Amino acid sequence: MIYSSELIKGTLKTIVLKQLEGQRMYGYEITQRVKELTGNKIQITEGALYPTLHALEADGLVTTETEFIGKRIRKYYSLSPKGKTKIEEKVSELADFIQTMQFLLDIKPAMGQ
Amino acid sequence: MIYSSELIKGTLKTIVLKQLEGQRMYGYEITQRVKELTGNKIQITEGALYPTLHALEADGLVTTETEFIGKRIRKYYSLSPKGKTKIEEKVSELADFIQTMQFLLDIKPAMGQ
DNA sequence: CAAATATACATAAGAAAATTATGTATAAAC
DNA sequence: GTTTATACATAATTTTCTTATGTATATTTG
Repeated sequence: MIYSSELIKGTLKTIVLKQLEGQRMYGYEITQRVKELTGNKIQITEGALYPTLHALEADGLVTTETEFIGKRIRKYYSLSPKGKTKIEEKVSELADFIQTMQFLLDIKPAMGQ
Repeated sequence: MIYSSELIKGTLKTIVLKQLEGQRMYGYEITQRVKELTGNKIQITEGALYPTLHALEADGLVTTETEFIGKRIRKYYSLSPKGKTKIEEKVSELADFIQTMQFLLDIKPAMGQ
């Protein structure tokens, strides 16, 4: 099962930023990692990913370093200090939103993992 | 605090359908109810609401009855059988998505309410 | 070793879904 | 009588994603 695309809308930036927490990553790596972590339920397409990364960079939330692996280019993204602050905001807003939705839709939160 | 609009995208139809579970409601009533239930955190604008309701009707998920209260029109929306099935799908997909996001973003689910 | 698949970036056209603005009109409150 | 609330609706614009396309290297597989 893959989530309907409309569900993922609005959370993509948060997902991407969160992946960069702790270590730099390159675009393709992010898509693979998210796919793996979610058991294929979230598959970020390139058409969605790259514009998002570019927007994050334009907003000063991430910085980039380009490297060559053999002849192939690889662009690493790292969180900026501004980006670190932004993650916290985004994640806590989403956590709040999730609680609201669970209440509104009568969803019982899964008990302790 | 009001949630950033991008967060609500993708959940609006589900929210609206869920409100209709149990009783018919009219558009304005839905916005007020959701606002009240969420402590003003979710404010559905008319520009978002009416196109959504019309789309739900076009998809056969809701049926309508128009009534006059004095001279003022009021359009009640009710769930169709197809709509009832759709809610279950939508809500369970969202419940699943929430769990995935909690894991991906390292959000601790709130323990029993 | 040729073909298919995976890796890795990017952009452009189009679609979907909301925001913002605008319009109409009645009812209630101040 | 003016403002606010109720109640519908649509159009222009913006945002954001999908789908399609493009380029290129590296690896796997038959």
